[in-house]
Amino acid sequence: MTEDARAVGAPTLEDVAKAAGVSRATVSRVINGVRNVDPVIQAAVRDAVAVTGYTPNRAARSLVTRKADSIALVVSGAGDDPPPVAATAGPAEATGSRVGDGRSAGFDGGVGSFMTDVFADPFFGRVVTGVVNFLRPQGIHPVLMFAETSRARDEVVSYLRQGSADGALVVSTHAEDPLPALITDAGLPAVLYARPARPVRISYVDLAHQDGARLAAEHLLARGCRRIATIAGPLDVPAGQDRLTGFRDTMARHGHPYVPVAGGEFTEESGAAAMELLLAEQPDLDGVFAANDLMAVGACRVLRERGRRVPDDVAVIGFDDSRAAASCRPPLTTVRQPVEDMAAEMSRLLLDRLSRPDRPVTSVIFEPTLILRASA
Amino acid sequence: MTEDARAVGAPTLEDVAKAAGVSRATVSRVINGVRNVDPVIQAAVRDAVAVTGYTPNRAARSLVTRKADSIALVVSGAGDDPPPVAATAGPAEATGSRVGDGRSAGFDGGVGSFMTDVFADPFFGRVVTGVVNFLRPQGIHPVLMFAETSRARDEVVSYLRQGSADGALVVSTHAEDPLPALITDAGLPAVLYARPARPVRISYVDLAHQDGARLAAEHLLARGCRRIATIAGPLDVPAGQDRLTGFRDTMARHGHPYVPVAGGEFTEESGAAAMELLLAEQPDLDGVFAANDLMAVGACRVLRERGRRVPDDVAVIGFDDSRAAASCRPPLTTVRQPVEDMAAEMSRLLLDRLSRPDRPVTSVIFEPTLILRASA
DNA sequence: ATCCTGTTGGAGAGCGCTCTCCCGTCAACT
DNA sequence: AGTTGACGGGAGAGCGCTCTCCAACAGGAT
Repeated sequence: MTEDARAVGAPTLEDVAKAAGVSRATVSRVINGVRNVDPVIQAAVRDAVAVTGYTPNRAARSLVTRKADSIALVVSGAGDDPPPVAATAGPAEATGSRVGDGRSAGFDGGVGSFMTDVFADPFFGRVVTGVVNFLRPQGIHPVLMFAETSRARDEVVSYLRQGSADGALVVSTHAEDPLPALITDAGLPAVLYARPARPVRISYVDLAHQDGARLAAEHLLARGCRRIATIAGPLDVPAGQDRLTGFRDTMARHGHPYVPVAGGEFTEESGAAAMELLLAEQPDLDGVFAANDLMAVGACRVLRERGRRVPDDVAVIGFDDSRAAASCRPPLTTVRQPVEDMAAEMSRLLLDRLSRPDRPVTSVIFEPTLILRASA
Repeated sequence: MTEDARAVGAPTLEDVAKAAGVSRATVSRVINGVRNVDPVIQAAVRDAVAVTGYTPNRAARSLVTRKADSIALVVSGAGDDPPPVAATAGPAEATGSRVGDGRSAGFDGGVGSFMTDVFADPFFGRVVTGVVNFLRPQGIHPVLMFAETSRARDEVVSYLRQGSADGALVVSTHAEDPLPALITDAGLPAVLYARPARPVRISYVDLAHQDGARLAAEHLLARGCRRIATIAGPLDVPAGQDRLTGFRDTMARHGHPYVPVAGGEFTEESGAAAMELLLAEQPDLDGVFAANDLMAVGACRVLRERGRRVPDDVAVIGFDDSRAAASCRPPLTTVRQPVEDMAAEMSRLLLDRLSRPDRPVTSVIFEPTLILRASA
């Protein structure tokens, strides 16, 4: 009776060992493919595994291997939340009194506009695709976390410190994101998408944004455009800054020291608004470089509404080569950012780091390419 | 030396106990808030925790509590992959010989078009938002999984069986998805978004799609539209079917036994194509109900291109109240599906089920509401 | 024959935690 | 005073796994 009661649960290594007539250690060896095991015994073990329907228990394995075989995919924002209640907390308080499993009640979570915004940008889906495609073959599935408030950031750190995940892939939506520093300060492994605004000793993957902008400028010039403007992204994020700088520099080098600029926020709406501004300033412009595809789409819409044909009257180049670029009309000529590849590389860097923690921190910069479609 | 070597790792309960001068059990009690503990000792323990920087080890806790404190968020597709090598495998083979941790090499993962498609639909981001907003306050973070091939489905089941997650939230993109049945067959807890095409004993949340369609029909009729057509979604998924049925029934009840129908695939492109078809069949139509917002947006575009004003010449109603509905021009009148709330409810159902597995399987049906904007 | 070396299986000690016992203490009853 | 029970703390037994030892035994070289 007592025996049977225990047998109710999932089969364990012990059960398999008994069924196969070998020791627990041997079964473990067969399953993990470590050391030589007699082929006959190996077959017996595999049979026993099949018969019992055994599945290794992840928690038990993690406990001894000290790895979770899991990584966190963190979408991080700047986060401006109310200051802590006790502004002048003592050192004991600051040392890290957050304990338990984070099941504390009363965490509201907000209206979720941060998450909604994140998913509205096609960029994030590409990152997930790249990460999952790389990680899945290794049997690893990302844990999705959002870190838009300081509380949420603490939870991310806490989650990693508990060993719930072995490391983090961090995608920041804002510059000045404090999360990367928090993570490295805690000595936890992580890789970022995009170079942090403030230098941190941490791996990242990034794109040579300036080169991409150069490609765009050269193409517009080669096409014969002479009255060229640009719609910039937010300048507090390196990508936005670099794309503008790269574009301006190239234009200057080709004898166009002045380029009209309107600022956008990487959204279609802001791109449309920026286009209106540019048209007002220079009604006869014949070329536009938008710092991302969404803004380019907005720009195209406004151009069409104002009676300009794209590309006949105005050539438009976007950036990213997102899905929108291919599906909008006319299809967008754009600078390709291989997000999926970059996300996969980010995962690779993290896994590398996990298997050899002594290795130096390395980053990888990808080169953009120009994708020619109809808009320019 | 040996002592120091052990002390290198993260502090354990034992360390905290030593620092506080109590037993391991007492520290555990304080941390988990179980049973009464003398306030003085409690304070001592909390101090010790702060001093040592203790964080509970998740794996160790999971091992004994037998729960992972984690749930899987699975995006599942129909999945048509090559049949298994041995079509007539023996029973031993079928019993479940998949073992190990899934780290088997050679899993290609495909081009990831499935994932790309998933994220292209704004629906998924809303689900994630709802799930995360509900789960995060409980200290739970979803593990993101895709199950578009039979191999991936096996991995999901295997993942749950290993105890890596306590249950699954399943969002199917196709009807006839075999995953729900696989999960329930394995006796694993799960909750679906949307009623499965084939009945399965499993909880789900869903929308009263027919009621939503009725709302749309009644509004178009009340508005004075008399030549009304509809763009249906895929009819193999219940949502698509129900929206069409509900619309037709209501129209019939109001004296419109025939309603022109064009089929779409819930994408903007397919909505546009369907609109072309409808215009060809009935050039003077004055009202259109599209089974989702994306198709409505495509329809609006075509109508505009064909010289019809929305809503003056043709009233258009969408479905879902996705972000696109509010941001397109004109803003779309639409039937709201409270995806975030539904996703949160789905999470609640799962957590309920986990805490009381004996409870009967329950589902929740949400009522849609009509959101009035400019398009109808 | 003896020794060495290489190979393969088993025994058993944990990993860090929870939780059931059990025991000592003290207040409130007979 | 004796008994009862509630309460709060400690001891220790695992949870299911990995991995280090160690033992057993094979096959050569001496």
